[in-house]
Amino acid sequence: MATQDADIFDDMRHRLITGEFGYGTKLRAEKLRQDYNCSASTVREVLFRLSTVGLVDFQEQRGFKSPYQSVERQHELTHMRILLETEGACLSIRLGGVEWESRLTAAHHKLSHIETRVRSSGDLIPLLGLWSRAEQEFHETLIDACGSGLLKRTHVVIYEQFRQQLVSAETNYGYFPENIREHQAILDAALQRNEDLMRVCVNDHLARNLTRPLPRKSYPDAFGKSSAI
Amino acid sequence: MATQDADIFDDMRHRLITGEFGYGTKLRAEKLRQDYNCSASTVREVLFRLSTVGLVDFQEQRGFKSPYQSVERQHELTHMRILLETEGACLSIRLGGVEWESRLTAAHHKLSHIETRVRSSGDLIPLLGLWSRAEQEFHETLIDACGSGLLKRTHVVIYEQFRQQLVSAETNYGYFPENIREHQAILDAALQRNEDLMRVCVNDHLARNLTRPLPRKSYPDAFGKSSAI
DNA sequence: TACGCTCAAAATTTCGAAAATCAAAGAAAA
DNA sequence: TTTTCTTTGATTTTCGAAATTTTGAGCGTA
Repeated sequence: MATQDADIFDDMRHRLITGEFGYGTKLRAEKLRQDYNCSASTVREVLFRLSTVGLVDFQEQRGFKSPYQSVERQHELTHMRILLETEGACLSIRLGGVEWESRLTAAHHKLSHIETRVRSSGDLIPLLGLWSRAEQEFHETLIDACGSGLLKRTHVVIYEQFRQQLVSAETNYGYFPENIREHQAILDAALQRNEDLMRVCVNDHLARNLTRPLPRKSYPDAFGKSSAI
Repeated sequence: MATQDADIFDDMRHRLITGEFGYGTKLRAEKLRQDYNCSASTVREVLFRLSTVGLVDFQEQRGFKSPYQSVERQHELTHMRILLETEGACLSIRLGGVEWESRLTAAHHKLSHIETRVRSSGDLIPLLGLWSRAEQEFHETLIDACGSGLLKRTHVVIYEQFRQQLVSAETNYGYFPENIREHQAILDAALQRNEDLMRVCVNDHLARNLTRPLPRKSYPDAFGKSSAI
């Protein structure tokens, strides 16, 4: 049986990612202790762990908070996702076999099905949970054959913070109608094993979350080719 | 005054990075409790935190270990460093001003001084502590003007695990005579603000730690230009 | 010898409270 | 009125021990 610690950790992570606590809300140890009917140290332990994966802010002698939402933060997380996912996807193209293609196709099919339902109903909310899981699954499968467990673990950490930053109505939960076309384009690039195209597709897909463009090269490339970022 | 927790965390991190515990050694809570004359929970808290930054391995109901050394792990860490440092250095070139150039030059000067002493004496060991700090300082300054706190924090986490993997005589502590020339080349690329050259220099410098090459593109680039990785 | 079982020792997880620290409200001084 | 100091209440940090789980040695059986 799993340890209590681990259960509380998972549950708290889920609550944080789905935005149950508002941005910048203080996480009172006493309140959580009651929620889970456990001791103070257990709560503290869990909150510490969550703080090192960026889902909780910790300040010495001042306790724990759910992180603030900020354009700055969204920008940095998006940038990092682009960096990790383009790299991971391109490596998967180089290293992954037909088995990887197959899993990616399956993940895309599931996601595509949900996004089509969202489009026809025009309302994301009732499908938000399903969609979130499918979206994460698709993006994780995309980089799954990259050959680096470290890259994949790092990506999960960044992805979850990214999701946490976007779980409010104002930011549209990170959902856009263009997703359908863009996810399809990413799948196509994977099946064509075209790395340059993949970089462009992933970049376009994620850059939608930016309010200002990423910095471009400070001088023109000798070949006029756009850089990866 | 800093909290006891934080002090122990910093000290343990230092001990782990400098390889005081052997690879794969069990970290006994009771032993550490005595070392620091504190309670078991405090030790546990610290070890949990260290485990989420990869300096300690944690297994449910089985406690904490110093991580194993493996070629696989070194490979993945090197790969990740290349990814983060090329990106960070190129962004610094785009965004950093003369103030950044100046700090990088200063960091290089300090590092260069130490590496010259190592070369003439032929013995790294007495200067290992100094060199390590200077090396880290140089590489962190390199990406310091990248504009993303997230990228910098992620890099520190990766860098420290990388260092931890190399702190034994067999791996030469990650030191090579070629360092002098390579660090100089990186500085030059920065001052020339040449991003393509920077990618090549950083790549060459770090790839030295690899026992097998990184996967190349699966088909020739249209322009015959080598990719970032 | 090999395999499985039981039981005790060792280690980990969880607890609840004491000690230390911070924050807010109110009193005193400028 | 504004500023500084003090007290009190709330929160965080640290502790040491109880409860739980794993480890491994010893024993019996195929």
